Amino acid sequence: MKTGPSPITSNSVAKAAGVSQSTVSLVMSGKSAGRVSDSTRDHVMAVANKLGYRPNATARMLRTGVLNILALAVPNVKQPFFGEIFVAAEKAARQADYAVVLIDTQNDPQWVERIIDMVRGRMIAGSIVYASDSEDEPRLAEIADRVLFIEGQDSGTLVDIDIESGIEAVVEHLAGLGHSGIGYLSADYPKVTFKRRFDYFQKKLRDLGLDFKNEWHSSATFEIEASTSGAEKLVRRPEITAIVCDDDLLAAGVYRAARQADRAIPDDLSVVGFNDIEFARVLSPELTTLAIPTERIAQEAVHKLLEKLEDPARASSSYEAELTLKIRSSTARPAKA
Amino acid sequence: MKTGPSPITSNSVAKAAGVSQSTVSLVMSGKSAGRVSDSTRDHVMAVANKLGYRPNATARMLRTGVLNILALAVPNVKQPFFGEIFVAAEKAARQADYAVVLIDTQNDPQWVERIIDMVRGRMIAGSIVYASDSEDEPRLAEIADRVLFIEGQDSGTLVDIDIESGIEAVVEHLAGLGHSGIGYLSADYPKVTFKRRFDYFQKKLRDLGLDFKNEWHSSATFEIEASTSGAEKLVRRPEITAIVCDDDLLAAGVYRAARQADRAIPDDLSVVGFNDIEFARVLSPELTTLAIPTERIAQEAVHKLLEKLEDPARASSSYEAELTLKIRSSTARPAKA
DNA sequence: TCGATCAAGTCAATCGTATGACTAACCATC
DNA sequence: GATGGTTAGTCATACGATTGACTTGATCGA
Repeated sequence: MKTGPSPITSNSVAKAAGVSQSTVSLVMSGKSAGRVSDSTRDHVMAVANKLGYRPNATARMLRTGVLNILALAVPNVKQPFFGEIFVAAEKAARQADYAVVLIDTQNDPQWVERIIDMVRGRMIAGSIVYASDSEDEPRLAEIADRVLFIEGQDSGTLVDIDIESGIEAVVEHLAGLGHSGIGYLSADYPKVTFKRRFDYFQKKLRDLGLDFKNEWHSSATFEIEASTSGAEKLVRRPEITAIVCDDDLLAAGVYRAARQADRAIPDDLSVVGFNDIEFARVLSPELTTLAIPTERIAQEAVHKLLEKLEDPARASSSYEAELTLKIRSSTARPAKA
Repeated sequence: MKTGPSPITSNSVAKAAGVSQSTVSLVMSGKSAGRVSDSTRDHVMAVANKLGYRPNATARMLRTGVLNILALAVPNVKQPFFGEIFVAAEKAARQADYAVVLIDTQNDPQWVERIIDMVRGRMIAGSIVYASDSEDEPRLAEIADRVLFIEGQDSGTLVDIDIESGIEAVVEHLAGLGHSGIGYLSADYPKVTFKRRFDYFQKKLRDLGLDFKNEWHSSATFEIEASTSGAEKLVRRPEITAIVCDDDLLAAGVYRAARQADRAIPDDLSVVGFNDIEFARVLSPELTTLAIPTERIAQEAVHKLLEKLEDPARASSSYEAELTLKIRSSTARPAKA
């Protein structure tokens, strides 16, 4: 079928260098200390380089049991936020000499099965799962020691976000400005993380003695049309003077709906987003939003997953990220009626 | 070191099913026709499923020479456009039972070396490279028959975009509206594709007998601040009544700069983007832009790469995508001075 | 009833690397 | 000059699936 030009193996290198295959292997895997002299090592290296030799990753895996590939499952790659997560995770993985297979869970209904298959088939060493559905986690139980959840719900969540404090800061900010009618636009996905956000929001309102009505709550998916229409019912209510969104993209829908309803931001309506993607500063006025330390999260996730894979027993400590409220121009005192 | 709970191999399945290991392999790889009876096959399948057996991908690869993983290299994963490309490519790959390793070339200066290493180490079967720098392609020459370029420059570009017609449509649209001072905001990356865009733009202006001055050209990277300041020098010139951008994200910079300079879009200034990411309709007014058939491109790329890997000799026909001008609200007749 | 044919399986070599067990050479020590 | 220790390397097996060559038992035609 396919006859590659020249399969360069440790054997060909050995022959070319006049040593045994074992020696080549020893040198290439860096385990030459005490077994190969420096001069031989250098010589083998030189020959290997000249020939363009790369150890066959699968053959190595077959022997060692570990292929240096990780999976990263995120809800939606198209969202810049997850692009950022990927970039940071990939960088951390790369430094540990791992490659990353990205999986878009919204785009692939079978993603849980695929990850399980890949783990069982030893194609990936393990997987990071960002913001799983509540139903997904039990299904991943059978490979639990090879999975790390970010913002998950169970004990496998070694990397989490302090949503509560973040949401509190948002509500305090708005209440401090004098808002009392604060609406909420939820992301319409069955993710644990979104549920938590809204729960803490309500809790904080209660703590502050602020009212909240069911009609002040709406939800939408991230498509622009959907978020716009999801926002409409909130924007139409004059008693709502501020809206908190599960995501910056939803805030964009609020902006559109507000425009159509002739409510100016921030004079007639304050808006707060979530994630602080670059896009938040593209909106006009620039969006007040909760920033997540994306890079740190992704790094921690990779490191902790690799630790866990190394030694499933050692209970790794978990990391909880703090959110930062970025106050920009989309929030202001409510206009007095 | 790591002692997994139970390494389920074709051997364990064979033992449990009371057949030979070969038979299990035959059944699992679907090559059972004429060699295994239906009843045996079903039985083996059942046992395999009960045990949760997955063939070890690396062992298979070692024998067959092919690991079903592809790489996809794109300039910037954070850009939604490339997220879309990935999602579509991943889907096409998945249907052929391939996984996709994503590589962000801006984030990894060594990406060419990494791809070469992965190919030589047989970790990936091949790679799709979107919008490479002119310098990158020669370096990839040594694995040319395992690489497929999208919007590249050399003969490995089996998937391309008809930039010329697209840009022509843009210029015709603006000229038709009565614009004669048309500025251009380039993406500040040494990609072949961006160079082409600007070249065709100038060519079309000449064809139509329209003037173009060097001062009407500016460039910027995609960060919002950068694109804003890149746009400023164009926006400040009153003789410019329309601006064409290399990317929708750059258009966002133009919007911001225009706001600061008090030029209303589209009344004082028309703006055209490129790519038609969802975000184009979030901008206010909605952005007129050139749409790329993202999904089709990604599909074609995957299919053609797999074909090429299957048989490097067979010269596959190439596919050239057509752009569609989406006329929205950011373009209008210029205000008469 | 004998060989030929065929279906249904099994055998065993192989892919390329890693690594524990082994060896050979050299040196120092008593 | 035998013993022990160190250094530098080689040998040979194992990892798990694939696959061409082979075996076995049954069926069939003449």
